Amino acid sequence: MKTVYERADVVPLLAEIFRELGYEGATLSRITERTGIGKGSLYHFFPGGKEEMAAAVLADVDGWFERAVYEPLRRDDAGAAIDAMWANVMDYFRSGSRICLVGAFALDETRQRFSPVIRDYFVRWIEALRQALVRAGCDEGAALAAAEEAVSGIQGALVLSRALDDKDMFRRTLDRLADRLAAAKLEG
Amino acid sequence: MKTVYERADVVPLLAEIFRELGYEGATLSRITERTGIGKGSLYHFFPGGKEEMAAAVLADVDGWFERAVYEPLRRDDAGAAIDAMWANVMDYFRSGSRICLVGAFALDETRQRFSPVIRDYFVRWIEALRQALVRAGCDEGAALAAAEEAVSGIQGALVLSRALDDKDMFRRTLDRLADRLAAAKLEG
DNA sequence: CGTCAATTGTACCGATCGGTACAATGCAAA
DNA sequence: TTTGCATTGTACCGATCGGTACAATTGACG
Repeated sequence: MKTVYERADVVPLLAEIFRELGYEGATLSRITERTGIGKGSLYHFFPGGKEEMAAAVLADVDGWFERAVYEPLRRDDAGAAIDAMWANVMDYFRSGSRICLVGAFALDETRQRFSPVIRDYFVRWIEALRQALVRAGCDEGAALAAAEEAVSGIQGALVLSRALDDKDMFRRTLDRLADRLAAAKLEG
Repeated sequence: MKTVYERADVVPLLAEIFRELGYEGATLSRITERTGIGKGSLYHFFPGGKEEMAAAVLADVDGWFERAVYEPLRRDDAGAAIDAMWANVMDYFRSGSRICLVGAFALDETRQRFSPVIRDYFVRWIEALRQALVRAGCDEGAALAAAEEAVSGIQGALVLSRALDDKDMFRRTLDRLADRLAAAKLEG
């Protein structure tokens, strides 16, 4: 028996491992152990080793948010795109039981390896949300502050709901953040 | 030349290293390298090895917050204690350039080693802040929500300001959180 | 069927991991 | 000054680290 993968199949598996163990904690042996994928395959798909694996995972995550969240925020009806963002975020992070890999990498020295990608992920998120708010009639200055508050709030909810092991607090916090954003949209 | 330490001198040095490198990233060799403290001393003070070092650091952090933040929130004038909390948080986290070790440990599998301590740190923070808000005349239900929002917001600000490498965004976010808390105190 | 590149399992590498053993050194009290 | 214990530096341990080499196997295509 010999399962045959391609690179695109491997990336989501790696993502889950990096999420749970962090960059340093995700050792090659734990990766092969949890995925059943041998070193031969891994280094075939990612000749750059662990660093390339993590980079591929980050690019995959970034691409998903770009397609599912940022683009709609920039392009579609502002109200609908913002509603979709909250729904997508709730699903993607599995009500707080799944963490944000980009946020996690930002906290320790791993940041130094990937700082441009990490920064860009958040800059584009905030900017796309800000644009949507402005399109919805929000004041320019208030829009930036509200966008920062929402994105920052999501990261905080992830940390706290995980620390408390409380999915419901994640849902509550996201609901509150959504209300705040809706209020900012109107006041502006 | 042979510098002589005692356990209490070592803990803050370890704290900074765990903060920067995370639990897995903080290897014994990097610890000795950055602190200049040899393995002999480390295992003399912490016979339980790396895990005991991290536990000691967590206990130290927890103790600091208990004394400087939680107790005043429970005991002193509510308004003054809340003001002091924001000032202390801003200082302690060095305007966002220093992360919250407890929050960082909550994100990856390190959480499993220390989950009671991690949970307790946040539970007590939220509860102490909630009590202060209630004493300030805030409605019971609104007080819990406002306390959660503040503590969660701080964690988010740490993640985001570090990802963006932007101290000023940390200050801005904390100012906004403080305003929100002041508003909640009045409305109730 | 045979061909051939893509994929995979296995054995192996030097370096580093967390941890231990113990002798040498420092400091305080007698 | 001598004793005694806390503290420290060094050498060492087996296990695991990330990474490499390469032969065996696979599936797609002629």
